[in-house]
Amino acid sequence: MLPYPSGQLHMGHVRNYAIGDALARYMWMRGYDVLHPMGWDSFGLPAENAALKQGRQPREWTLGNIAAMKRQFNRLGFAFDWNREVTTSEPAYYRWNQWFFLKMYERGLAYRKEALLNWCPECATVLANEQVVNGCCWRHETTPVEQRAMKQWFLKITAYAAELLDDMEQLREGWPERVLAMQRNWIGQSEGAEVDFAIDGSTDNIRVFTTRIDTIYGATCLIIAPQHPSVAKLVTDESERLKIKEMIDKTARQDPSSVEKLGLPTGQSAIHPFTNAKIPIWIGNFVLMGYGTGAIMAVPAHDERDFEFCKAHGIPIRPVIRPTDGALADEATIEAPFTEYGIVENSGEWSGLGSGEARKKMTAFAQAHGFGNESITYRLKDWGISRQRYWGTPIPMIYCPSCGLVPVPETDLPVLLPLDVTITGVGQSPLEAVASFINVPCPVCGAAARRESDTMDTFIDSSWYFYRYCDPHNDTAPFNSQTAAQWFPIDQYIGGVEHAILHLIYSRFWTKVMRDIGLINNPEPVKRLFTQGMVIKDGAKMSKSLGNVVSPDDMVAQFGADAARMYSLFAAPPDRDLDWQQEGVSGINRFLARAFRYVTRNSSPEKLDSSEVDDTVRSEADRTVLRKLHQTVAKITNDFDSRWHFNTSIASLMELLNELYALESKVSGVTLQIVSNTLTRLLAPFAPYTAQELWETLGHTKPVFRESWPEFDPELAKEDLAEIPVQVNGKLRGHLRVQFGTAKDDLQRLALTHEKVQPFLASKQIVKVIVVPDRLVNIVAK
RNA sequence: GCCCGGGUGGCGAAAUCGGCAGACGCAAAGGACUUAAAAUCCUUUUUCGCGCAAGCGGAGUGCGGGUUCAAGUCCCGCCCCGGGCACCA
Repeated sequence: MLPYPSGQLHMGHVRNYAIGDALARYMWMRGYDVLHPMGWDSFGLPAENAALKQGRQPREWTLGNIAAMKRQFNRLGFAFDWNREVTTSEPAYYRWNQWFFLKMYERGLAYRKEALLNWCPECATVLANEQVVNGCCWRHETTPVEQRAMKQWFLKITAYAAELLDDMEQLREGWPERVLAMQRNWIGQSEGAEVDFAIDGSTDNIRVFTTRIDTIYGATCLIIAPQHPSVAKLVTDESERLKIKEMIDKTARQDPSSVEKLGLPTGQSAIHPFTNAKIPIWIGNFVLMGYGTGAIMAVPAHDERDFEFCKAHGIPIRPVIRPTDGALADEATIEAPFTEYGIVENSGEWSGLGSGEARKKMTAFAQAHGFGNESITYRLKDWGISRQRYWGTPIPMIYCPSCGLVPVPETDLPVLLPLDVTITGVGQSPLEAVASFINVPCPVCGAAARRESDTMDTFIDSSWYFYRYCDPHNDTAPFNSQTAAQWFPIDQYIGGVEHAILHLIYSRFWTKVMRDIGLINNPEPVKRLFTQGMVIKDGAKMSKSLGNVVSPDDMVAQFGADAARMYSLFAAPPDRDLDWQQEGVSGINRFLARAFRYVTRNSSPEKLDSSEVDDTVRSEADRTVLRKLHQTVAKITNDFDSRWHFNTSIASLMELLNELYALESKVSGVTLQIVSNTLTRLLAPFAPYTAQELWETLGHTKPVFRESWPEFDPELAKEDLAEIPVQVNGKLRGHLRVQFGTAKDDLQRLALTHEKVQPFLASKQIVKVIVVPDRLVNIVAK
């Protein structure tokens, strides 16, 4: 299960776990061995500072919070195994997080560098790219992130970019297309070439990345990002440098969705590698240092942004691609760039080639002459995992003045958080101030050294908790490989779509790293993924600021856990957003009460023992009730096995109960007993408390979810007669009630003579009669 | 701009493979029980026209076309809503 209860449990969690719990209980009743973990995070990062400000010790607070969460989940009746459940704040979990970190450090997958990072002033910590939503922190949706240059620890997720992309092929069957699309988008592979442009009068090059090397003869200038390392050499004048700094500041201050295109000429030129022509080098704020090489060749005739930039700065426009069925644009009159593939023109020996072929040949040419090569660029960036906060796994590194960066020896793990912190409330990790934590001897030379004070992003905890769940008490390894091999990959994962490019990409990465370390064999963690819709109220996502939050505790107090969770399954199919309607819950509540009364009043010994009726000779009412019962079993079993539309499963239970009420007085004791037993078991995945109580009322002692799921009998479920609609020209005119399997000819004859059909056939010519046995008759008449 | 979803009664929704549109629930109205209310039980409820009535007929799944005996469902072209990405070279 995906979402991480962070401090407060909300209806989204209830819905998520209601789906998973129904499924787990169903699978148990079908006799499967099911591990049913709940995803734990680190309990309330947003509330952490608040708790500390109240003077509570963080660990004490966290343990209290965990206990409170467990009570909430127990009240809701989710069948989690608390014995196995992994708490990511346990020393053992810290230890293995740190162990993984050191393994990655050994392999060069963990490294430290200075970079411009996203800083959330509210959290007082940096964020990974994935954790920035619309320019704001993912936890504080209205707090814009700031940019800060800091030295940070990164995990080299980009080393797995190609594999993360390619292996999505294996997930096509089991994962929702939109999640795959989002990941594909996020990884952002683009295939092209890198090409060197020599700086005129220098031995240095500027390397550009392009996906359209076929347009290179149309390159009329080079544009580099204001942060590009060559800027220092190209621009020496102080006042010009100041302008560039201004440009960076101005760009950073603007709304990222509509940044004004700014440009500055460097006064220097580059040599076009294909034509040897001199083209000017510009600095442009729309060129991103973080993507490709941070420099581009501008081809205004064939790129929107280049066109806009060159028009604004009076740079020539040189068309070199014409549409396959059209003419080359004219330099003087061109009004818009032609950005599609076409035929290459005005490009020396490559003129006349198609774009695709030109790309291949020109790349090969560049490679052969040593000024370029094929290149694949990704949008995905390395995962910045340093956090300047108390809560989280300490990064196990030590800074020694003489030895430099020294990993904490494995035998010294885990590095635990100190308990005696004071909260500064300002932008530095609270751990910085704890001398007993920070000051350590160097493990190599013994000199006085400093411990890293950053802690790990808590998404690390969630990247592998499900593996630990298989073997939670292992103290020699993160988990036993054989045990994990029995359970992995996960058959079914359930969670919110909001984790599509966060948790779900991190845990795929982590799995691949663990495979390379030799812990596991599976390249992917999850075979099938189900993303449930959001819980919405009054047309908006539930949130405190809108005041439209429904508290699960209030729901439990008012209607009980069963009604609350069952409503979250009934109001909409689980993959769609759910519009929470408070009055709707009372409908479920009524249903549960009706079911409860029906079973209890019919479970008295006298009722159940009055079974003089022979099981084989049943009344009409008995047969009707049993038919509905078996149809319901078939329906719900099918919903569980194929599509999880629990809203229709629950609707069919309601239909069944309506029928039972209608025929209650006419049904024999034996049938009542069968019906009560079956109904109670059908209820068990959705309403476990009610079902358990009824199950005991019916005289059973085993927990109901350890009983077997009811079998359905197709013979009993079958209707006696088929009701076949008769249409004339596609319009419904009447029904036939006939035996199943009635022959086509007979159906046609009956339909044509049907009294309600006749009037519509009078004075008409019968053209054709469509007969689908057991389904429908359609008479075509003119 | 690109990529995913979605659009069906007063509301949440159902129709699983092209075959009776609106199951189930909410809300509403009426009735039974009750001194009364709540709770419970029963009935009605897509819409328009005709009818005292049982009923009869027409229209109807965002819009416009198309395929088909038959379209909420398939195809083509649009509109609207939600989500994701977005100077990504």
